[in-house]
Amino acid sequence: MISSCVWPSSYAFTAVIKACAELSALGFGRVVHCHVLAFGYGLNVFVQASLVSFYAKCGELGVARKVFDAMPERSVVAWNAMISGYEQYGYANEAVGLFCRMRDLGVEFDSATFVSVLSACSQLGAIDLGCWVHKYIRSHGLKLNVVLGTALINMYARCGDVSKAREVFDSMKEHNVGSWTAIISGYGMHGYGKEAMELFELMKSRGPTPNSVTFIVVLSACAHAGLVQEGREAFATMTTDHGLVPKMEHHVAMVDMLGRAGLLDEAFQYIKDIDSVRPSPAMWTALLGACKMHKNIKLGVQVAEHLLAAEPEIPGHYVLLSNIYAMAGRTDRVEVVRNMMIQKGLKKQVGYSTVEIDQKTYLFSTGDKSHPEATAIYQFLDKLMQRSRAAGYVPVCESVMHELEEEEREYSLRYHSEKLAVAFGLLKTRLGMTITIVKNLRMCEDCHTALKFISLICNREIVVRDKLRFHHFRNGSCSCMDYW
DNA sequence: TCTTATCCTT
Repeated sequence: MISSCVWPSSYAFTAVIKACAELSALGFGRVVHCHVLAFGYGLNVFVQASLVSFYAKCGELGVARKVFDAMPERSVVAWNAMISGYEQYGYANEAVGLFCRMRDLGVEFDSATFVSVLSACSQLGAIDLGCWVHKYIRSHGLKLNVVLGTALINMYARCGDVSKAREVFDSMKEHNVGSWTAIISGYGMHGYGKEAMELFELMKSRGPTPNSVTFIVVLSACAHAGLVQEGREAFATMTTDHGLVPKMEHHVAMVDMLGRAGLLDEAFQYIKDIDSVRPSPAMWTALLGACKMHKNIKLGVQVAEHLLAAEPEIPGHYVLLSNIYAMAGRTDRVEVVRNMMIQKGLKKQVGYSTVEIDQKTYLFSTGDKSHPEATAIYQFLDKLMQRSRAAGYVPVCESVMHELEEEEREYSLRYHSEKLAVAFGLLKTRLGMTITIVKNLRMCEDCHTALKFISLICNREIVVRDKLRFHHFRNGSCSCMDYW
C-alpha cells in the first residue's frame, strides 16, 4: 500500500498492528509504529490503543506503558490492554494497581476490564478484591457472559472458595468447554476428585464435548485424589470416545497419577515406553517427585541422574535430589549435590508467602525480618511451635538439609515463609476467621505438619494455596489427607 | 478500527 503511494487510513494501521500483536512480530511492529508517526496518526485513540496492546502482548510492558501514559485521552480499551498485559506477564500487582487508579479516576469499566482483573486476583489470591468485582458486576446488572463467568469461577476456585465457584457456574445461562473445564479444575485443585469426576460425567452426558485441556484437568484431579482406576478409564476414553491424541501433558499427568499412588515401577515403565519416542523431562520430574514422596531412594537417584543429564540448568532437580539424599541420611551426597549447584551458579528459587488482612496483602519470605512487627511475629511463632511440640509435633528434617550455611538450616526450617504468614495472620485476625495464605512454591512436609498442629491448638481454619493446589487445615488435619 | 479465559511436572 505504501509503495503504491496510497495513503493508509487509521483503519489500515490498527489492522496491521493487531496482526503484529497476534504474531508477536516486535521488529515489524516497531517499523509500523514509525510509519504511524510519519503519517500523522500518533494521536489517534484507536491506533494508540492498538499500539499499547501490541507492545503489551510482545512483553514490552515498559514501552506499552510509555505509549499509554502519553495518551492525552485514554479509552477503556487502552486501560484494558495495559491491565491485561500486566496480568498476562505475571505482574498481577501492577494490573490491580492500574485497575484501582482507573476506579479512582472514575473511568467506566467493561467486561474485558473485569476479566483481566479477576485473573490478576486469581494469581494473587486476592479474594477481597475479587468479591468486590463480583458485587460490582451484580449491582450494575452486567451480563455474565461465558468469558466473564469463567473468569469468576477461576477466581473463586484459585482464591480458595470452590463452592462459590460452583454457585457461579450454576448461575450461568450458557456454558462452553472452557467454563466446564474451569470448574472441574477447581475441584481438582482442592483435592475433591470425586466431585470433579461427577461433573466430568455430567459434562459428557449433557455438556459440550471435552477437549484436550479438559482431559489434562481431569487426569490431574485423579492424580491428586488417588483415583487411579478412574484416571486410567478417562485416559482410555480420550482416544476411543473423543478421537483425541494424548499429548505430552497427558502423559505427564498419568505418570504423576501413578507415581503419587505409589505405583512407581509402573510409572517408570510408562515413561520408558514413551520416552524412547519423545523424550520428556517433565515426565521424569513427575516421577522424581513421586520417588521423594514414597521415599524410594534407589529409583529416585536413578531418575535424578537421568534428569540432570537432560536438564542440567534447572535448580529444582538438584533440590529434589538433595532432599532425597537428606531423607536417606546421606549428608555426604547432599554436600556433593550442593557443590554441583554452586559450581553451576544455580540458585534455589526463593520461597515467599502472602496473607491478605483487611484488603491489604503482606508478603513474607524465609527468615524475613523486614516487617515492622517482626519481633512480635517471631516470638508468637516460637510460642506456637512450643505448644505444637507439647501436642506431639516433631519437626521433619528434610528440605532444610539443603540450606547453604550450617546455622541457616535450623533457622530457615523454623521460619519458613508460610509459618511467618500464619503467625502474623493469627495475631491480626479474630477467632473464627479463616486465614488464607498464598505461597509461590510447594509446601514442605515440615510446614504441612506444623500447620496441622497450629490449626488444632489455635482452633482455627487455615487455608494454604501452594504452587499447585489447596490445603485446608482444620482440627489438626488437612483436606489433602496427606495425599499431595 | 483498539481490549476479554479454561491446563501438567518443579
